Amino acid sequence: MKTSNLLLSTTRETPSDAVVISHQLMIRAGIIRPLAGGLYNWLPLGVRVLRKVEAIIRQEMDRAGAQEILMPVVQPLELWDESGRAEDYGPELLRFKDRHDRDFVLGPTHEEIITDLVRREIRSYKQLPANFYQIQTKFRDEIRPRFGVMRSREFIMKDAYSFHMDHDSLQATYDNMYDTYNRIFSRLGLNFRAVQADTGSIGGEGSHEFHVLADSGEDYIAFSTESDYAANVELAEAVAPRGERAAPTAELTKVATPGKHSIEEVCDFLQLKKKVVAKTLLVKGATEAHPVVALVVRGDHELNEIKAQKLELVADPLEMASDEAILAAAGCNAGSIGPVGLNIPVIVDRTAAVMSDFVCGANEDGYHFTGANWERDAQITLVADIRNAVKGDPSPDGKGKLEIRRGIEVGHIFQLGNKYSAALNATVQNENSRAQVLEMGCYGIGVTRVVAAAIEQNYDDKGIMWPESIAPFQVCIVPMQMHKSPRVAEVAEKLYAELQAKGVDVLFDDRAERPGVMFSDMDLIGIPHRIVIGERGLDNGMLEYKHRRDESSQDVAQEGFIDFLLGKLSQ
RNA sequence: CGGAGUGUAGCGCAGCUUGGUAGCGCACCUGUUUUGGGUACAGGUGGUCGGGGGUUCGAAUCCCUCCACUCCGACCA
Repeated sequence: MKTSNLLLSTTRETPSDAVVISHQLMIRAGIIRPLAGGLYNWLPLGVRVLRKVEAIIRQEMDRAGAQEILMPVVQPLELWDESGRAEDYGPELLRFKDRHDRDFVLGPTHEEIITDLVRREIRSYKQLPANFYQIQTKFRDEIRPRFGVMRSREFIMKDAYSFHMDHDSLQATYDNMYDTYNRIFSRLGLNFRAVQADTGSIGGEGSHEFHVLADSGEDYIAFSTESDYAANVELAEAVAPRGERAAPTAELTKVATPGKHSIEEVCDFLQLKKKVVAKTLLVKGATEAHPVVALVVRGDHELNEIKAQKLELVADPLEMASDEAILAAAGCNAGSIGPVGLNIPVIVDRTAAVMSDFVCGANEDGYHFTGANWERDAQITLVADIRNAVKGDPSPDGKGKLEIRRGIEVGHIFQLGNKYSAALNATVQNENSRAQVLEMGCYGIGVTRVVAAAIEQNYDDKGIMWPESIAPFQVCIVPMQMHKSPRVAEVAEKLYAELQAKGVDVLFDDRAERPGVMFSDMDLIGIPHRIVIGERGLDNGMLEYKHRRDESSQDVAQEGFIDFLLGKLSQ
């Protein structure tokens, strides 16, 4: 490709509304252009990257024995009614009617469609197991699209669905996909981790997320410093502290804390550390008998909503109690609540349960207690793991401590079980000629998100530094003053033709631009290997080579240059 | 959905307080210049000032209303 034939729409200025680096660089490098909220045009350079990502995914999925199919973006609402998800999915599911007034949706995912297809096509257990995948556009009407293509409304996803007669077969395919995903993300050149994940509303037994590690990630991941343990913080167990609770040494004392509500304010006011305070939150209960439930965590910890809403007494989804309900249950406003004398169930985090002589709200506006102690002053209904794991917690597998880092979720594999197959009655005949509901797994990769994630991990102040495997071009040729030097032009054209003949993906910058403009553009769009051709070098029979990540360039003899470059490419 | 903010040339912005012929930088076009890291000079193209309504002799500017977008939060996979 020659730049004269490429829509190379680079800009010097950063768009003001792009807050993450990948979004900024994708706009500046001419990879994407915004169309409307959460919708983007992909320019030629961007499509080249997308196609490379897709090619790697296809190769590995095919190698793993999956079969590629293609399902429609537009789906009949009927199937979503049948699975029950039309209601569950809510406004994120974009609905519309066709000219015959029939209801349709834009597919945010394809479980219903594939299950419908399989129930029609697959009759016998002999046809199983089977794993079908597609690389396709999805639409989710996100409340708040942001970060460019990292959280857009329309995006490209590789989604795969497997079907099985029993759980062992599902487990085998799941394990196969786990390995396949590791291969895919390794080949994409990403620094990633597979982590145990919550199965969310889809349910099912096993689930792993694949996260690209980046500070701009929206998820928090807990790792063991000494083992392979890794889990989404949503899921990571905060293990019970060792040792018994210390015996009380202080008297329960009421102190005035006028106008101090947050843990921070109270601690500043009383000159305390947050870890000696018990934080009490009132949430809606799951039962009529207990419409409000108290949750207690240590002052320096955060409530984990996912863990809390799994408890029997707690409403799912978790919802904070209203101001009126708080006043009725505790006799004060939020900010002065504490477990002492509370007449509702009190669920205490494992760590908070071993506190002694702690500080808490006095259930009276403007007052707190010091020297509070469990059992003596406040009763515990249940001790449970209801907080987020934090840095330094012991790893749940008993090896090492937890480290917390941020990640971008680029892949997710699930064991779905029979949730969809049962709802849609997807059955086949088993060996006993009986209809049997299928076991399912599903496996997703956010293709467009991978592109953004790759940039989040690979950039410098000049622009993108693509991993070799997904760069829009492997090599760029930058001739100096080609339009005035027939010699430079001739060498450049010849090299271009030779590299193309060797199957190298090469971009030839044949614009009549100043060298500085060319260098800046090539750095910005992140081509890994750069060849500069100029009179100066040719006088000595030299070409100039530089890798995007190299500090400086090196002169390489024209003689044998192609072999030198091919050697670099195969590294 | 709650809070905040912004809509003026393709992009980034000024002008609005105090109403009086639409501006700057980048980009783009022409010419000259320069030629190994976004060169310089000169000239030029391009705008329903988000839409509608109102006040006024006169509205980008003041008022009303609608729309769109962005940021923070909540919500949600």
